[in-house]
Amino acid sequence: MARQVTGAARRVADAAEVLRDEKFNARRIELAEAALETLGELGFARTSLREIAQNSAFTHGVFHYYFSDKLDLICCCVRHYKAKCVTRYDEVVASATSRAELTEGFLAKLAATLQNEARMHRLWYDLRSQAMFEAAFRKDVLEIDKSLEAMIWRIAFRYAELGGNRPASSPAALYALFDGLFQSALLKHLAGDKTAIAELLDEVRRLLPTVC
Amino acid sequence: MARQVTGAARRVADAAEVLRDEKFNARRIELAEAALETLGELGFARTSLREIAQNSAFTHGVFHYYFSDKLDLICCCVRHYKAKCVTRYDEVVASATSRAELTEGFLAKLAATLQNEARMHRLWYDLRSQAMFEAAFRKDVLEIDKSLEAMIWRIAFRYAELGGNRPASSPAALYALFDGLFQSALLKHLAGDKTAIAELLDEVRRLLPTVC
DNA sequence: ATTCGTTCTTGACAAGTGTCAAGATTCTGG
DNA sequence: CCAGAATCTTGACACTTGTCAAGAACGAAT
Repeated sequence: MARQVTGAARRVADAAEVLRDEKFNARRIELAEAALETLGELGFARTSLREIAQNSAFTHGVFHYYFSDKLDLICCCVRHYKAKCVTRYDEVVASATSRAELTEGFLAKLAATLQNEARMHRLWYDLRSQAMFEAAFRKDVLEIDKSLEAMIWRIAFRYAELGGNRPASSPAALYALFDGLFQSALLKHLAGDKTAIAELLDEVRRLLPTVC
Repeated sequence: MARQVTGAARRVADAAEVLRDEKFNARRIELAEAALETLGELGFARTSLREIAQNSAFTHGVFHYYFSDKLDLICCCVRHYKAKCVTRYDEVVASATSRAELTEGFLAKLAATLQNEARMHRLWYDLRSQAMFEAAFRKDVLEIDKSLEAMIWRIAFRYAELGGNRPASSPAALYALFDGLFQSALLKHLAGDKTAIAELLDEVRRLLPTVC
């Protein structure tokens, strides 16, 4: 009986701890989301914890309470953001019933992303570059890169499938291609090039049938 | 006659000024070269003028004397470095007399670059990302990107030519593809992945005949 | 050799940085 | 309602940052 009681007590305690952890984690994500605003605006190099705090509803101490240090915060930010990213095209892939439909859905989302989420994406490229210097970023960045590659692969595979064949290139090459094009278009777009988005769409439209 | 004298004096003065300018510029490049050491080691975000000075034979004041500010210095650095970069494959392109020869020459240089100049290239990717935030970098970065695209195009065009046809993709797409692959391989290489270089070479070897 | 302009050194300044700790506040279980 | 834990605020710390100015060292032309 004593065992049962302790068992039950343990279970209650565990449940409480899990709840606390969940709450803790939810708060971390709230903070990360606030931090992303400033990071997307200024970039990694120019963003300080105080700046993040001032542009948010939180004080700078809270960030130190929830994150062991600056790198911890930023890792959490990028992980959280890209978790949403990698599902961006899933609905299009799932619902498309023809190559044309998939193409148009993909291109539309691509254009919208470039238009509306330029700041978040430049942050991603920033952090991926930082990972080349800062070992603490590498694990997360490599993981995210992999899942982005998989995302592109799902699109390409479905596109090929809808034409009754298989993609002509490897997942790595396809990701490199689209990522490179996107990165270049993003830079041009941010530099004020009004034709950057349209040119990207043209290029992708031309490319899809030849690589998939 | 008075006109001739002033004309001659003007010419002498001009020559002196040109000489001073050349000397001034040579010094700037010396300093930029020293700065590149530290920048390649630490990245843009973590590099300060003092750190640069300490890792070099110069004092931090000299940098302020030759550069109007930090951005000016770093612009000069990246411009100087990439000026050398864009000619890297020219000799291979000029001397190759067959597709196999061009392929092997290209791959060898690619591997050597990744192996020996990883630090400089991660700096390039870092600064290209910074350009998405910092307008002052954009002009130089876009220009360099263009010349790198042209460099890749020269290789691809020659490769196609040696097979008696034309590249199958646009310059932009080819650059995006190779740049994306290189960037990914660089990150993996820096993360300690011993197979990253070999995998890049395999991928490129496979790709060349299909895209050119 | 003296003078003058160029080049460089040194030290200082104000602003901003990450980090932390002491205490205020809020929440929660008993 | 209350004690103790969790959460948050505030202010301080040691340090680094870019910038600059005063003057030293140097070189070349007179």
